[in-house]
Amino acid sequence: MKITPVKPDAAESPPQPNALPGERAAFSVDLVIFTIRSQRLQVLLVKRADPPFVGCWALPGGFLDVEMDESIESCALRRLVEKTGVHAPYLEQLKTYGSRERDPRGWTATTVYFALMASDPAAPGKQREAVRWMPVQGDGVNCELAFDHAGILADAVERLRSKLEYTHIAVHLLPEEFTLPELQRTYEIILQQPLDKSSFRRRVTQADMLEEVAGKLRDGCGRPAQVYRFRDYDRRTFFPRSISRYAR
Amino acid sequence: MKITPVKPDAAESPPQPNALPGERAAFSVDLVIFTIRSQRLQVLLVKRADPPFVGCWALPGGFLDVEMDESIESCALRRLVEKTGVHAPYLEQLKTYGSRERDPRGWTATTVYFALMASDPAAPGKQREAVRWMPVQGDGVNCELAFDHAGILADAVERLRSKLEYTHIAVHLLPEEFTLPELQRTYEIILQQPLDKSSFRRRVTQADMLEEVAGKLRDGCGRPAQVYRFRDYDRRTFFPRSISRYAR
DNA sequence: GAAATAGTGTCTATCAGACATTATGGC
DNA sequence: GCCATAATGTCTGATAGACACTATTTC
Repeated sequence: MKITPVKPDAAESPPQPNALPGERAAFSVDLVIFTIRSQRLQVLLVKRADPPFVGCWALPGGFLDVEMDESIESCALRRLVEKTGVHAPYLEQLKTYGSRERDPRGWTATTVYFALMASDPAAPGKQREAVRWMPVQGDGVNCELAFDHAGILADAVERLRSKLEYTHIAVHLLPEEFTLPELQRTYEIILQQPLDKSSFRRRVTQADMLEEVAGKLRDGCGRPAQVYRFRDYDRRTFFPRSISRYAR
Repeated sequence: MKITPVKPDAAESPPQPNALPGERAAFSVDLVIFTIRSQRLQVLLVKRADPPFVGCWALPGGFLDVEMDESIESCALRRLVEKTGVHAPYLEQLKTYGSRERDPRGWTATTVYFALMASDPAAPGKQREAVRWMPVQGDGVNCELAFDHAGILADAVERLRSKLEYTHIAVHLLPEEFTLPELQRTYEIILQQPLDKSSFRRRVTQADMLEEVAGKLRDGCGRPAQVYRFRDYDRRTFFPRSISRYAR
């Protein structure tokens, strides 16, 4: 590890009020990638191969490449594909964390995105890096995380839970086709709480975001369930009447 | 304006996978500061004195100073005090915008915070800079803004409106003591929609976040209104039952 | 038919919106 | 008394939660 303080040529840049600043923080993008595997909410982690925090698990991510990356979001997308090989159906900016202390090498800032994807049996990456899915317990994982990643993960879990209550994002944790009981189980796993079947179905169908698929899917036993597909995979939709302005 | 590409000593830093990156984006913090003035939602803008966008109005902010600023948030607080002289009661990170195109000088990223404050009759700043409150119309202002600030402002207005529906943040737009009709008018101004008095009061009082102040405040005419104070100015509180998990 | 799961019907307490009514000040 | 505004009371339609019931499959 080497600290490379980056300074402009001091002689050529006297304090100009609106010039780009000389000494700059290092800027990275990290990802919190969620999926449902084995009836658990899991998050993708990478084992660090270099200092600092060698051998420690961390959120996948990396420094912005000003040559390659057009924008923060495209950097996040690039990293996502690098790690998972998947264009995850849902990617949302979570928050930016930056301070002098969070990385021993110096001032860094990281913009964190969180992504949702269906569990891919093809496991994460065939890469040189050690990558694994780690089950989420409470609001974190059962191992030490590098940097401030434990806090970041906790924020992401909280955001995921709270967004479940007023959006449809959970569908992005399932394959394109799924049944209502599967969707309900997804909610229950994340919220860690059983839900009433009738209320859940009413809520989902009233939102009018799913469309039936002709075929049926059979589970282990019992009556087969209707298969659904998310109507508009891109549109950001909200449950009705979760908040209603009380108009006059 | 001068472009100062910042590169590490190429001879000394061969591609190290986890070293801090050489060429870095410039990183800044911008603020969307809201208040209510003259029965309007207004936002604080600064007239740019230097290129790019000389003479154009822009959101206040500036580059991170890695010497001075401990963290992004402390940088935001510093800038806020610089511009307003006020420790605004509410400061929240909005989003981070970064791309190669948003600033003609090169790759920049900016983390934007939005702040709420009571209208201060002492006007904004006695500074050399031209600073003014600009009324918000729809989701923007009636003038050109520098960089991508118009889009940022629109995002901030949207966030403010949507947060009104399930939090109490509007109280931070009023002085410490206020009446319920004043609070309701604040909501109506921001949501651009009349609200029912009875429903509004029920909502506010049920949330149990206000406490009465002994005295009364008289308005222009009519019956004087009870004065209230926000119970816990720091606690982040939510309206009850705006979303209820349907527990079993 | 029994077991298991999917899916529907119905009842009820609660609540948001609507609106009427009362209260309290200035003039 | 009249006006203006604050504050409260009441009614009603809608709905979330609860739970009973029906439907459809495997064994």
